[in-house]
Amino acid sequence: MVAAANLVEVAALVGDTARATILNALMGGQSLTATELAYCANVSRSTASGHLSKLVAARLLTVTRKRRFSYYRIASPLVATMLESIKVVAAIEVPPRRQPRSANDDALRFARSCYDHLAGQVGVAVTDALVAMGHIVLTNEGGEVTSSGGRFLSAFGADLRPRTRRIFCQPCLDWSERRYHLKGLVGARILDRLLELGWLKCASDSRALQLTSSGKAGLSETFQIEINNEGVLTCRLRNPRRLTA
Amino acid sequence: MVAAANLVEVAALVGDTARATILNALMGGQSLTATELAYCANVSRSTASGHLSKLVAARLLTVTRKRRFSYYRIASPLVATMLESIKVVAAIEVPPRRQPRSANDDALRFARSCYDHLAGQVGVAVTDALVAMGHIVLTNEGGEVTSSGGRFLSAFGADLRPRTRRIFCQPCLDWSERRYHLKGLVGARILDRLLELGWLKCASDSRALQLTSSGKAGLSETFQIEINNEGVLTCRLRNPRRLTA
DNA sequence: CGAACAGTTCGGCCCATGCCGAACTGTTTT
DNA sequence: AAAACAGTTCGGCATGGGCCGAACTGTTCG
Repeated sequence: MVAAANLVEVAALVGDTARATILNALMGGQSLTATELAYCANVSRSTASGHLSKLVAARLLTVTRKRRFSYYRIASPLVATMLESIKVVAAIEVPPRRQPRSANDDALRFARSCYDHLAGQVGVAVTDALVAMGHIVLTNEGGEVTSSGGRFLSAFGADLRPRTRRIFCQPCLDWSERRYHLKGLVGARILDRLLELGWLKCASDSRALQLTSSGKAGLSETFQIEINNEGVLTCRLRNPRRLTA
Repeated sequence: MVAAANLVEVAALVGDTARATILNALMGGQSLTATELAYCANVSRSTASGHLSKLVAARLLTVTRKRRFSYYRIASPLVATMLESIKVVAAIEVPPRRQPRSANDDALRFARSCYDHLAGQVGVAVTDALVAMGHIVLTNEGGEVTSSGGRFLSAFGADLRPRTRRIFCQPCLDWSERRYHLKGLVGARILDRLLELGWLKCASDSRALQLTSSGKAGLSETFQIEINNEGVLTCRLRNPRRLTA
């Protein structure tokens, strides 16, 4: 069966530590060079080069050559969606066994980029806030920006004019929180704006995002989200609808 | 990183021919015994047993023992969703290269069960028809049954009363058609009813579904879908909204 | 009770594939 | 021109893991 064969091929590509680390590193949406990815995956450049050519051949990644560098990136949002859906299953897979946590893990759980939108506790909190304020209607089935939401997000500075025919507003199951955050154009533009405002900053070598002090103030003022000393997020709004899977 | 480790583990489980064949065989939603699955995957019972215990340990499958049989099934709709999302990527992965097609392949492309709902040409056609009749509103973001749709589907015999808190109505990207069909409770109940009416019949050892002669008549009468001699589906309704990814 | 059968565990074989270093091309810098 | 660097290809090594058959437990049936 042709479909099964390709299913195996794609899954096997992801099912290798070095390649998965490479894909994970690119889940931020940026382009990285072969040497950077070799360093991420902790393998030699020759090994990384082999992995990368396989991933490109299978169209999970694309490569663009500029000067003497090869820049690799995720080939399509469908690939990112696939990786996230595997993570969702991977996250339920180990429930009672204690999960060893590292500092980077905690940082990722707090806030991270998920391909091109915001995930983690902050991502879920912002989504909750938008829902609680009536700016977004989110169900298991889909998402919609209300007219007040359109005005609110414009005032916030998120440009929601579609450039490509991409999905506009959709819930995305957050593997660490097991609740929904926003993806699609809306999710991407919100993250763009949060970075533009300097409320969040990219970490150097991780998909984790750091909340700046202006970000703390901004989240509080704009989204009614408070962060206490222990780094726990609370929303001042009543009835933040808690949508879980 | 804990997440990456599990990502690799899950993907590696799927990335083996025998295990993927087993998972694929169970995508129909039924339970199958170890020996049946060994036969499907074309491996010895001992090999299959090993694979099955790994899949159960990783919570991709569950097993229930009855009498002297072990019945295996997909552990969660999340697992089915994951497999479908990998297939979506696998289907784009080999675009221009000619895809060798078998008779079973063609049957799968025509109509098949996708975990618990209807997929393939017939699945997309039924979805198109419901959209064209104004019974369902479907966007990239999500799906909704209109009030006329609720009456129509009740009259059709699909029981839409929720039993569990599962997703109600959602678009699902069809890997063979690269367009949307319906999943969620609505998709599952429509398939249930089509089988109950005898319009579709399960094939013996495949996820393919066979359209019966009463099914042809029924699809024509109820959904305005015609099947010509070459097995091509056409809808008599104008403006069947063609929603593609 | 013994035969047949579902399922599992164990031991051993073997191959696919991930890994590296060396050698190479091509680009940039000094 | 030489050195440094990004990237790739190749050859060879090592090992993880898939495979089977044999032997075992437990269930069903004659």
